Amino acid sequence: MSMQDAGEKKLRPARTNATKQKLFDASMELIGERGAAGVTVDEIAAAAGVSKGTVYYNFGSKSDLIAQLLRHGVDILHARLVSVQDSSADPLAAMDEMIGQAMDFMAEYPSFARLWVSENWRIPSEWQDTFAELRGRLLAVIGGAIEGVAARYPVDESISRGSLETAIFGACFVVGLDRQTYNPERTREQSVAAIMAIMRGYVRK
Amino acid sequence: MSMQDAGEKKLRPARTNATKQKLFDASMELIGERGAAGVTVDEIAAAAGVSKGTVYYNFGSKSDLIAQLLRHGVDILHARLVSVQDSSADPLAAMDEMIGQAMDFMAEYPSFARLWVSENWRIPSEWQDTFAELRGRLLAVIGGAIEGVAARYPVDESISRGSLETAIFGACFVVGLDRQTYNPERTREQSVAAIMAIMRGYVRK
DNA sequence: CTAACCAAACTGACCAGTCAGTTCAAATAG
DNA sequence: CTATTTGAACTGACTGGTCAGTTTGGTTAG
Repeated sequence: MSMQDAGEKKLRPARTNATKQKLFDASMELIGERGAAGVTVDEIAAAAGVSKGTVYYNFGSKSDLIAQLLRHGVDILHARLVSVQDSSADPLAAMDEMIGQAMDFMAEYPSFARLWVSENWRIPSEWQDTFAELRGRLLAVIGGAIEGVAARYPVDESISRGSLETAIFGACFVVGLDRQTYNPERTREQSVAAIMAIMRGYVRK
Repeated sequence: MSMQDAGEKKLRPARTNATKQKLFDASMELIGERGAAGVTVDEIAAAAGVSKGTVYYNFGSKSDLIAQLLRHGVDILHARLVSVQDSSADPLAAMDEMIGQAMDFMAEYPSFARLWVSENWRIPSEWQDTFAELRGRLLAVIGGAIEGVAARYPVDESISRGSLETAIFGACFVVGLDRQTYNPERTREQSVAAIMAIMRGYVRK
């Protein structure tokens, strides 16, 4: 459940980075379970084994902590998705692999997935801009994979690329979360196969 | 944005029913936008043009109000979904129509959809049992539609029925919400077509 | 030596839930 | 037809508690 580092920042703050990491882990867990508004800064500090003041020393505010949390999680997911992009010859197999990576991510960081779906579609969210940007980054990768399929296979052009991206992207989160929450007996492969049905329906028969 | 009545109760409480309706409408709107924890009972009362005490007269608690809100919304969606079930001869067309109904619902009650995805996968939620029950009711309808397709067409049996239900169900919410929030230019048909790709991928080529 | 951290007290705002009192429409009495 | 009663529906001030964020004075690790 711990989020590894995704990019060192400075030379000096070795201590700070460790503290930030502990705070990321703790708040991801708590916020994923009870929602951003349902968790107090005191709880987060306690769970991270750190004092409340330290939270405000490392992050300007609760809101800022959450924004950085979102960035951090997306960095990890994004890195995993782009890692497949060119590793496979067959674009359909690449898509399969990519969805598999997404499922693994949801299994490893279910709390992040919960946080994402909980806050993503709120209308005047404090993190609206953050979401828009991060969402775009992720959708671009999926879009690239779809592009790859469309370049090598005959596809149903009547289906809008954007809606397709959204459907796959959303299905990954929902299927992954559902597996975690309601159907732990479902395998990774079953889940990937169900989502891949979208792609097979996109490719012309 | 108003949720119509779903069943009269008594003769006398004509006033109460109207009040409940106003409270449903107001809280759906507010909670959908800012989340269950982010909205105060005072705000809900004010938005409904009613005093705070009235909220507690009609509902036992904030939590109870939200539980009833969830039931109310699902009743409406469920009614729309079952209405298609037998209206069409071709099960694939029925599926198409059903997804269309879901998209219409998401467009009419985006706040309900937001509330649903915000709270659905929380781990120890106060509404866990409510969610489990309501989720089951909706999935059963979708499962029936898939059943219908599987009965008339050759399908890919390697895809688990449960995962497929989840993928379609989830895609409806996510695609519907995304259209509302980020891509209002997308048409109902585009959205339905993208989700229907799942079914076309399920049917054997 | 200094950036990072701790512990704990404090502020000011906010909020769920309560309750004593008010309104009013319909039922009943005169 | 008018007067009175009844009680469901509603009101809003109030209470006890919570929480984000601040401050301060001291501690520790690199």
